[in-house]
Amino acid sequence: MSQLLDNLNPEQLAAVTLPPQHALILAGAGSGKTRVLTTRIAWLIQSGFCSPQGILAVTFTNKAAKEMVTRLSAMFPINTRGMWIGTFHGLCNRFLRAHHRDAGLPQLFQILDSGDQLASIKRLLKTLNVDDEKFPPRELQHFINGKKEAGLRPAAVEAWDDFTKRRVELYAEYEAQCQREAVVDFPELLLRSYELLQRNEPIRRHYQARFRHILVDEFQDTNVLQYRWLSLLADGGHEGGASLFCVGDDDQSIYGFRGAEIGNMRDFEREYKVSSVIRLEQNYRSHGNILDAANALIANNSKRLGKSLWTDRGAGEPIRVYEAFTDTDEARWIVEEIQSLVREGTSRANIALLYRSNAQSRVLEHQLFSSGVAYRVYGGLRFFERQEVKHALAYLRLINNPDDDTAFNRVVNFPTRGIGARSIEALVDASRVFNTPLYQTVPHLSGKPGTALAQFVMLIERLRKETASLPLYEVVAHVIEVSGLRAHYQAEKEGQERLENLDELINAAVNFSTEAGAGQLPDEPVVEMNSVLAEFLAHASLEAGDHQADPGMEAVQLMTVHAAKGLEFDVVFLSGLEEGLFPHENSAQAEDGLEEERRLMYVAVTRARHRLYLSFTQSRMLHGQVRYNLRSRFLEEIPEGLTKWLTPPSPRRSFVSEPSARYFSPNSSKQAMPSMPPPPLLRSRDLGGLSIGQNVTHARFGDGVIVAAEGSGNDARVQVKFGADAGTKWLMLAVAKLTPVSG
DNA sequence: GACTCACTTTTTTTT
DNA sequence: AAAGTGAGTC
Repeated sequence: MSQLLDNLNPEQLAAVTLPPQHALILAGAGSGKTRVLTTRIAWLIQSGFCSPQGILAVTFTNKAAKEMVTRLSAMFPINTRGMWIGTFHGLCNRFLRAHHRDAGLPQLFQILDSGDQLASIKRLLKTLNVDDEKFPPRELQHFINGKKEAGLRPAAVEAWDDFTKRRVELYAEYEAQCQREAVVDFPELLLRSYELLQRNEPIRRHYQARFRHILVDEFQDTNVLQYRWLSLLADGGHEGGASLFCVGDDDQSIYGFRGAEIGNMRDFEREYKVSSVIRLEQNYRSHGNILDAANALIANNSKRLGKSLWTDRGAGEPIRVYEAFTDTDEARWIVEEIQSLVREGTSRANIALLYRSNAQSRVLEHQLFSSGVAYRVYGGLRFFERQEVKHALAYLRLINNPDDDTAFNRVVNFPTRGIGARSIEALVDASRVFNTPLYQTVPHLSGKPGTALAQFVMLIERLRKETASLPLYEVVAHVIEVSGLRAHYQAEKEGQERLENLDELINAAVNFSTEAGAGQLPDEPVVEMNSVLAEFLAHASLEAGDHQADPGMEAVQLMTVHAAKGLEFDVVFLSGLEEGLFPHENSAQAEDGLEEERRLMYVAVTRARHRLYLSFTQSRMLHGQVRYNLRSRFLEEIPEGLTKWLTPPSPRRSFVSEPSARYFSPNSSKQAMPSMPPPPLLRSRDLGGLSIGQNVTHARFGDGVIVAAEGSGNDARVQVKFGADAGTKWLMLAVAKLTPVSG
């Protein structure tokens, strides 16, 4: 026991050894948050406050959950099996499987990931003949998920205008479709669990009595529904209910876009009369300069609970800043820098390359690849989201649950087997008439048994029979063969990598089989044979990417800033510090958008232990166009004394044309997200005396600035950004009369 | 019905 | 840049 608490600082010790009660721990970046959580669990059990069965620990990522289990098992010999440790979605899945009947679901219900959900919504709009221009599927998806995350079923949504009314109807139709097809989307996992707990008293009582201590990681990222779910389990803080131990950092809340509600922290404090708020402010990760930069940055946010990190490690190295001409130059410089770091003995695995959006990884990867530097990309196109893997999974899903129309549509004609749009249309019509899922509708169709559709059904039936008694990995392998997927990709020129991914899927099934069953709890129904497949499919949906994570590998780590949360590295490169990119221009529309971007920047900066590089470029290829961005305002927010410019510090160029984005600000002091005229020093094209960045005037559109050019000679076109009225236009040089203006 | 090619649209972050 | 859409051809 004493060993357990060794080396904790006074605040950590206080948090770990709080007597059973509600507590809020404000844990800054690198302050030993995970350590406090795991030690707290160990301490509770060893002190006899609670048995392992009484522990419920929730995290947001599978990575964090695994980490917690690993650390716990290392800490003491007791088995972690009895505890519920997992992500919100993972735990809700487990809960719904155990009580599927009460939840109104078949036992083998399937989980839709975001992509599946979008496909499902598109299909719904099509069958209902809804104009998808008026109701864009993505927007509808966002609407539905937003309502679910607020705990609202269609009937509970207030709709005053026709547009919203119609969207609510579509929400209801979508629900009906999901129920018909026995599928559940991400927010539905939570909402169902919540509703079941709420309306079913025996079940609620059971879990309320069971869980004595509920521990929540990254509490600042919980949404309204998750908070209410926790409240139900903890019996709302009533006498006899579980103790809620919430660990979070309001400065690291970066998931507002998916409904995270920082307000939960304040609500929790108030509703649970939390008397013990403990701040962990000592940082064990980074050197002083890095922390000072982080503190200075985040101080620009207005809505904070207040907290300031400190370290006793000394200032360390200055933060290095680099300005490049182009994104390619930036990438080249980063790779050169990495190579010299590696020569000096830094392990590649301790170097991270962070960026705001996945699209930025391409240039970096290209440069790393051609320089022969081993690297690993996290996120982006995740393994289980690759099309070949999704196809294979769709076959498996049909075996598991033929009513899954999303899966049906995905592979009914893949590989192609002569079932075209017309056949599908007829089938969809019939399915509406008979009110049956597509698969069950096939026999109803004017029935020559030899039709392609009937053959497809026979294929699935055959697969189900043949695989009924096989172990999971053989099921997967068999399906990949018999469905024709392997043959199809073998015939494809670029199919090699896809074939490897299919093999990788079989591999994943092998590993899954050996691990399966390990999480069984004594008080849960025995899992039947066929549900191993269901479990595997749920795993594929819930754990889209972690599968390929190989952190031990001696490779440079590439990932988005979001994906880097919770991780730390000796050396961090943060690239693309440009207005429009970071802060991202799309964030301007969201209320609090800029503050969330700044928190994201804060997360990025605090990932670094010893050395931090910040870089930006004058021009960048984005969405197939060269863009010229002003360097990020976040760079300006770092005090000068902490940085060292590797390129001559340049003045932050002022912008000429209209600001491209404005941030919402309650104080009406609106800030502009400007774009800048391109620097004249870039290699120029022959544009008949004009150059990128030049100010010009046009007889009709007025004054503007050339922002891009393509073609040459008679085909030469330039893109000119005019004032607010005219906007940005492509003009043929041979046609348009552009006069250079000095300025 | 399958396939190709040109055209248009999108264009953040993720369980 | 990449993905999705639509028209035209075999």
